[in-house]
Amino acid sequence: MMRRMKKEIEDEMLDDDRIGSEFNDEEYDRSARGVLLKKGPWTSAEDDILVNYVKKNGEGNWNAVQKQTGLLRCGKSCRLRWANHLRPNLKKGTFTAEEEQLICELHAKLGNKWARMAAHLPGRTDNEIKNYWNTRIKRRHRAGLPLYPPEVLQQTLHGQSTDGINSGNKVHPDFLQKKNFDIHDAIYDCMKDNQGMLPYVAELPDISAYSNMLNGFDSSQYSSFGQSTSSNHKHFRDSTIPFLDFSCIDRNGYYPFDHIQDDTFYKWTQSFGMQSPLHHAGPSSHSSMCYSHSLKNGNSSTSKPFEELPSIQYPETDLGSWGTSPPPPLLESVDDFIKSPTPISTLESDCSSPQNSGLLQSVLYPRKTPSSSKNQFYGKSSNSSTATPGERADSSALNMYDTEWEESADPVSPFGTSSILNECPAVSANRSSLDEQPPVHTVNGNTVKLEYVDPVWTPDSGNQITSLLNFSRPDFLLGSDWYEQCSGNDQNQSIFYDATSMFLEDQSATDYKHMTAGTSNPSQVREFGSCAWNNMPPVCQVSDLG
DNA sequence: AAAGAGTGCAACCGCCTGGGC
DNA sequence: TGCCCAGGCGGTTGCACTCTT
Repeated sequence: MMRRMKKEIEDEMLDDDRIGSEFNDEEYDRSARGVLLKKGPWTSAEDDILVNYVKKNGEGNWNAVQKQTGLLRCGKSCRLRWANHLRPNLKKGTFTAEEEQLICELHAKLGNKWARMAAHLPGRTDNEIKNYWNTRIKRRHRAGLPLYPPEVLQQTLHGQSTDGINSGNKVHPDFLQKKNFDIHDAIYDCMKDNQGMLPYVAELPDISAYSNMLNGFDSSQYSSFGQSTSSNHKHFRDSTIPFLDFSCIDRNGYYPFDHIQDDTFYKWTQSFGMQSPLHHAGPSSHSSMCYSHSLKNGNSSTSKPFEELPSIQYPETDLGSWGTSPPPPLLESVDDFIKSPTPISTLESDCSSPQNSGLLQSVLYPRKTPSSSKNQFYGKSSNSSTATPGERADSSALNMYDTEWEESADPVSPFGTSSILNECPAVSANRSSLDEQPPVHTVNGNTVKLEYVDPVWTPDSGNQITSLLNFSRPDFLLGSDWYEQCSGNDQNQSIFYDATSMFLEDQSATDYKHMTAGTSNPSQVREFGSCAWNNMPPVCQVSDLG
């Protein structure tokens, strides 16, 4: 390549006068032993030194390279250079169609396990695959295409593979773009951890629900979550995730977002560089959102009480204080999720993918909203629990999002039109998406309530384990008491799946039917839901069922 | 032709793990 | 048991190159 040619020419020029010349501080680092080590691009002379060393001594003991050859490179750098560029049998050039297909499959199964993927691609390095994948993400995103081709989806979800790679019919959450929503990582890790203990976990089928939820929501680099480095990856895991109090949803499925309280959501959004619009509400806009998730029977005893912070605590002037964070598409999408109380029957999805994403899809994918909704928030307030179908009054707080985010749609706003997700076609193909429908309606006279639970979880809280569910899981209901109650008869089961399908798309619900088909014992399913997933900090809780 | 944006890739960085002591 | 070190891995960055306006 031209760049390489140019580089090599420069290398030769540099090599001659490098030794003995002054060390540029920017190009050299002093090692722990006080040795100056070079950084930056490798020269051909350095390559030669390294190749000769490996020929003579074999791979490994990379730190010895510097000692034995005088090569001013750290061991890590040597290993990387060798592995990625110098070792024999390296295949260079663009990936073939077969390789691309294989990478898709591997990624669907393994996630961002580049080294493991590279093991299946002779001559390719993990770095190469990683770069390819990131590039692919960009391209697919730009093109508005789903990250995974349909055939890969099919193959992966059904445990098929063109290369014989079969991960036991399991799909790594990375398949669901885990880095975009790191909780899946924790979920999967949790499940993995429990596979030995819980035989039915080992039989866990495809997490297609997740895939459907997140399909098309790609690139860690192009979402607010995805911006996360490994550090904020952890941060997310450690974060308390506020969820919506669906007990506030009326029987028509409308969410009165006039119940927002405490600063949890604020903090949460802040943790992603977001500005919680909830705290921009003026004094008149009572907010008392419950970050809880429970099946409510009128007794929300398990709900953690919140202290409402004065709205003035987060003045509207903060609206512009997005800092330097990139646009937070999630929140933007949450906006759509939240602000869309329109009855689903009236909505036509503008999503094109056959893989509807359900809850998270709707959360993660924004849907264009008429600007007419602007400023609705300040004109509307609470008491939306009495909202009737067709009303948007129940979206008072939602419209607050609407308003503020639309107001933010200026060049400096993270929610401006430059948001990359604005360009991304939503992928919801059916109407179960939560941006079109509040996620829970009443079931057996109960409504589902998201309930905040203390993120500090200890084994001592075992009594609560069975009620601790991760709402982010599409199948969280399986772990609830409610499932046990619902599973008693076909009608209840149907209701159960109906409710579940509100969080999932149809296929996902079907998957979960299949999953639970072999686990007919409600207590087992319940245990599955409650134990296998609760090694992670609980995010929500399901309270008693009426 | 020039400037800015976009793209792709090599290399670096930080974290984790396992082995040796 | 704890510390140190080497190696491995995944995420991120920097920069040369290409494309677009």
